[in-house]
Amino acid sequence: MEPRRSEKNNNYSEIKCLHCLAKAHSFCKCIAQDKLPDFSKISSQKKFKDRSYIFLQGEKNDYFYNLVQGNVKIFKVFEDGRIQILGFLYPGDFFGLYSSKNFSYTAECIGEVTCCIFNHKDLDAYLDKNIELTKHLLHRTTNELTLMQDRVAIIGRLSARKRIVNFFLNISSQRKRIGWQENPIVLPMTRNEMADYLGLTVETVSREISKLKSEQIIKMIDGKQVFLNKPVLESELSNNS
Amino acid sequence: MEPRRSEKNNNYSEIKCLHCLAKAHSFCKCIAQDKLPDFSKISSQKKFKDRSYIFLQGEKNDYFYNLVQGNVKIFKVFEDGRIQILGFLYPGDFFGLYSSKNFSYTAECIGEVTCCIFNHKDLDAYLDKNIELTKHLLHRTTNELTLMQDRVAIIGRLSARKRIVNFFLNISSQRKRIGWQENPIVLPMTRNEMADYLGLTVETVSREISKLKSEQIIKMIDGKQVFLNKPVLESELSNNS
DNA sequence: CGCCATTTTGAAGGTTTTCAATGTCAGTGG
DNA sequence: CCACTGACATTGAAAACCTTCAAAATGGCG
Repeated sequence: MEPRRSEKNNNYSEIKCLHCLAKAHSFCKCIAQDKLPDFSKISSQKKFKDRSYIFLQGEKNDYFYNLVQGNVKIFKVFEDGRIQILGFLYPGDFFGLYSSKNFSYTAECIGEVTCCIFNHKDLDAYLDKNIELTKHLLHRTTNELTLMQDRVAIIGRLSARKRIVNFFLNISSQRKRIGWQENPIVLPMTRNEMADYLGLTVETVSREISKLKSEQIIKMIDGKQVFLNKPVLESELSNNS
Repeated sequence: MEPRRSEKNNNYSEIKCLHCLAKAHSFCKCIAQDKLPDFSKISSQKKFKDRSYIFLQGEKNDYFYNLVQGNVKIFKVFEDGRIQILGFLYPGDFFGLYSSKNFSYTAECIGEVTCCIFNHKDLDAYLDKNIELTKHLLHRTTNELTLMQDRVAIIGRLSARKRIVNFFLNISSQRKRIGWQENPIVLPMTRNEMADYLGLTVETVSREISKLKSEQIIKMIDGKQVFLNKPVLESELSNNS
């Protein structure tokens, strides 16, 4: 059967998933090639500028997002202006959550960003037709939950030094997983963002990094590139001081 | 069609879901009455004694659990013995996670406990046949994720006093949700467990509670029952001191 | 009553934050 | 080219908060 053109959507809408750059890492990777044009129709792509907000904490949630290109940070803001960053997202990560409540966090672009946007009802209807996709989404969400539990434990129980060491090691293994070199690592975020991610202040982050440098456990080039002495860093995490 | 007795399982296995006490709050609540005998066959029920471990952090995960009766706490243990409690579970809560990795936390019984135990493969096969159930599990997991994100923000950015105030208010609304009186609340856990849940020490928890008492913001009977001055507690959370 | 676990309180100490100042670096315009 | 600017990072000193160690109080239970 030849794909019929929708009155509402242009042709691009039907084929965009066929050559999606992020498909290999996205929740939709389990969709068969021949079903892609159909799936393609329920979402639209949108570009966002650097530092623009994709949505704000508290807004009504009607959409589910899949990051195609660029980076996004999601964070909560408190009444007094304090910030807690929940995550730095990469292509293939989804956010906005599959539920019909209000957004519990703000999503902001780091650099230029492209997202796939799904209306809840359309996605919901599609999930009814594709159990494989639903199960995959469940697996990914479960995985996110496990990671967030790790972070509760890290922020709740580790010293500033250990949080930073753990952060560096995490970035390293994350890079390894997606095929980048695991050492040195590059810190794409500012010290302030690191602090807001780890539940610390900039000053503490800066001081602890300085200590690690002076102890030769890490080496830095221009503050962004970090060479890790991994064995020492790993022993740092398990020692009881 | 009359339900046929399985050779392997006893008759109880097929009917236990029909009069399950926790069904109304469980992930399986969306299963139609006539499908229950079939669903019933893929799980077995098990009882656990007070303070026994259902599984340990690091063990291989082959099972998915649904709490039927009693309370369970799930927590992470660090090398130095520090503990971070991730949650206090109530009937209808599931745990053990739907994935085939190792357990990332320990599950321990608080009092006598009854659980439904699902083998991953069996549950997985059943999910293939019931998209409604899969979607429901996805919604519940998404909800858990949102709650865990809240906790990252609370532990990362709130003072001891605010964490405790927030904790009390959460218990209150949780009680309201399941139809119990929302004020006074009852604290089913020890001060130590509260501390391990909030990323604090017992002493800090005790001191902050004492302060709240002396300021008349809460009143206590025998250290377990707490009368909350809710308006004041809520303003506590939003003030900037 | 006496025991034991839990909770509370006290005092000292340590870690992290706060406030303030300085340093670094890339981009801009004289 | 170099000084100026503004954002980001580092460092210092003092203060605040939370923890640690220690002791006393409370409360349930044999």
